[in-house]
Amino acid sequence: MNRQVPTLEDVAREAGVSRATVSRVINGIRNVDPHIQDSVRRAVERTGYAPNRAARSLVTRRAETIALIVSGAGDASEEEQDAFAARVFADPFFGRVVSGVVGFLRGRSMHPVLMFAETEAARDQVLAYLRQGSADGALVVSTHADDPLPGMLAAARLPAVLFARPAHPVPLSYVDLAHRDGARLAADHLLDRGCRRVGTVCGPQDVPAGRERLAGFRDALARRGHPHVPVAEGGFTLASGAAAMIRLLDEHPGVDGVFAANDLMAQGVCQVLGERGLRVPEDVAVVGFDDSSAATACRPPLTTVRQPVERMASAMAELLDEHIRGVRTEPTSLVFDPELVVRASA
Amino acid sequence: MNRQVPTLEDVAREAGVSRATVSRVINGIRNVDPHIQDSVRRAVERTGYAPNRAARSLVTRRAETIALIVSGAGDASEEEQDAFAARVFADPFFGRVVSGVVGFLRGRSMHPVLMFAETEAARDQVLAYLRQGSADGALVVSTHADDPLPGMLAAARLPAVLFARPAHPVPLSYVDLAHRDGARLAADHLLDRGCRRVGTVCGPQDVPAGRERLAGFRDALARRGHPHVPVAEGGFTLASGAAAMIRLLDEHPGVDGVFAANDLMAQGVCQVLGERGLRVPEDVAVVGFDDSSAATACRPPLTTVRQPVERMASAMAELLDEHIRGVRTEPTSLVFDPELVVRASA
DNA sequence: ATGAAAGCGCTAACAG
DNA sequence: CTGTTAGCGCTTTCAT
Repeated sequence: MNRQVPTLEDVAREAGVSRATVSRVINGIRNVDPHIQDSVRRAVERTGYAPNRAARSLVTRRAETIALIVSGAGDASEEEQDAFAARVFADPFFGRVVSGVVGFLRGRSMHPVLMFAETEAARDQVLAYLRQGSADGALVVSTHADDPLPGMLAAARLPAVLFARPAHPVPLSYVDLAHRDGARLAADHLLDRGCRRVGTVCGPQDVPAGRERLAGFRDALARRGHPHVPVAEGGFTLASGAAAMIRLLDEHPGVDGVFAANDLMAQGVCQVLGERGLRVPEDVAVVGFDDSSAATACRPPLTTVRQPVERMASAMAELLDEHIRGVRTEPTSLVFDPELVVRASA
Repeated sequence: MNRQVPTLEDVAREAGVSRATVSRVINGIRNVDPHIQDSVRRAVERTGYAPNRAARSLVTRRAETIALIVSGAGDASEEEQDAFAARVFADPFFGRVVSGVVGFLRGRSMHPVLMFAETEAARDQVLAYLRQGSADGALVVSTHADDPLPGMLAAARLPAVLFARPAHPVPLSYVDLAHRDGARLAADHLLDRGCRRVGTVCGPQDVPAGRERLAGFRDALARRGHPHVPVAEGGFTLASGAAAMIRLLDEHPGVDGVFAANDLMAQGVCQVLGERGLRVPEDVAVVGFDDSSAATACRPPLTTVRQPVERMASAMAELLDEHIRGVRTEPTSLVFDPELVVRASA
């Protein structure tokens, strides 16, 4: 059997024209006789031709591929890297990012290559991958404040767009959410429903999202006469949220409203409350953040601040596409608005 | 500034040898004077050379890339495709697959391209992608019984390995779990802890995993004197598990043990039980399946049948690698053993 | 052991 | 509007 894939040459012969003409038709370049276009298309059909991407890349210098990178900061061992990957994907957040990116790429004949950059070596690999043209650009989701990758990408002048503003300024485009506004939405909702002593299980304070959500929450409360806010810090995971809630409750037994900086932690908060015999929302109202799948999986379903992750990820991919095509050259930031989703928890 | 990436030519000039020699050194081919090897390596260092993957692919006919495909069966609209992607990634299961695959690929200079194949067009794209050599093979996770992709892959004689045995026989390698054994583990545990009236929220009966888990559960119970098993079918999602549990409870109010065919459904089962005022495990014991993140997120934490997804995914990648390299030619199946993980729910 | 040379399949000037 | 031609950067015989 003939595993030989047909080439341009074959199609050209079949259609009785030159390679160049076939190439023009394939790439949709005008200035080709409609008649010939037709016969070429038929020849393509007959031969089952599909352009060889490597050959095309070699001359166009485009890989039609982008790297979707989840990067950390550490220098992890093999096992830690596996654990990192596992943890990352256990968080429903990343699935939404992937989904948004794929949504944009679909039909654009661009494909995402998944990469993890948790170690020095992995970061170098990512750089090499991009520099050798295996991918045209990078979409990066950092999980740590001191992730060196964005800086490396910028220094190498490689097209890259970040999800969320980096902790340290870097001349790269990014998409982000108006975290402060989101936190304010949560604060106002808690106050409006009558909570008098509200606290928060905030996120890690070394990442902007964690900081901003806390700052926004405090601001909003201060503006409405609550200068002091009980706070316990978590790490954006369910377990850390539960642990933080235990501390919060121990120090401030009277809280009647809690804002958790993401849904996973809010779920942990609800579990702790349940174990303490406190009802949600009757005894303590809980507001989450993200509107991830954890929000609906939680009992009771979470009132939460929706972050349009899919749209943000899609916009991120679009920004990158523009940078790659060269239609956008300056670093740009796109900040999305959050939205309150009211369910049963508050 | 010089964005021009150095080529083999540059390195050769720098080292004072021919391109061929540099190529040999880079690709670790013996028969090169150790002395020259050294000077070449230094030249590579100095120039910061990284081989151009497209050029290499063009001649080796290897992309060093594999497609990681999540495929369905339908012919969905754009929005449905987005929803599909979102749903797929909301399931912690896929994250574990990705994690296992990445774990195997790491350090092997192979990279996974993420693809979704929910529509006719998407499937054709996948085929074209592989046939034009953009990827050397495919890892496919089907979500539906009548997914045509495996058959297409086999017919095109493209290297491919499946996660889970396909519903309809296809001459492709796959990795799978001994589902029946897993279900038996669950049944025995429930019986051993004293449950007398056990039922099950089973998975979709058109996919082998759903069927096998139910069959195994029934067999085990029958063998221990329980010929009749209350059953309600779910769709492997939390909501469907909850709905199934409601039906099960309505028809068989006396159940004191439930086996849910995956953790997500088990979580739904626990929620329903909680809402009915039934305690887990005191009134009704619950056993899940998978040992996914849902198992620990659940209250109480789930006793469950562990499926070593990461190891399975890693093995799947290894099988594919062997098929690609040609060291394995016959379709092969690798079946892993499940393991009972006892937590609080049963 | 090393180099010269011939492509891999495609696009993009450049002619015509 | 179409064909000819010259590479893209690399690997791989084939000589030497």
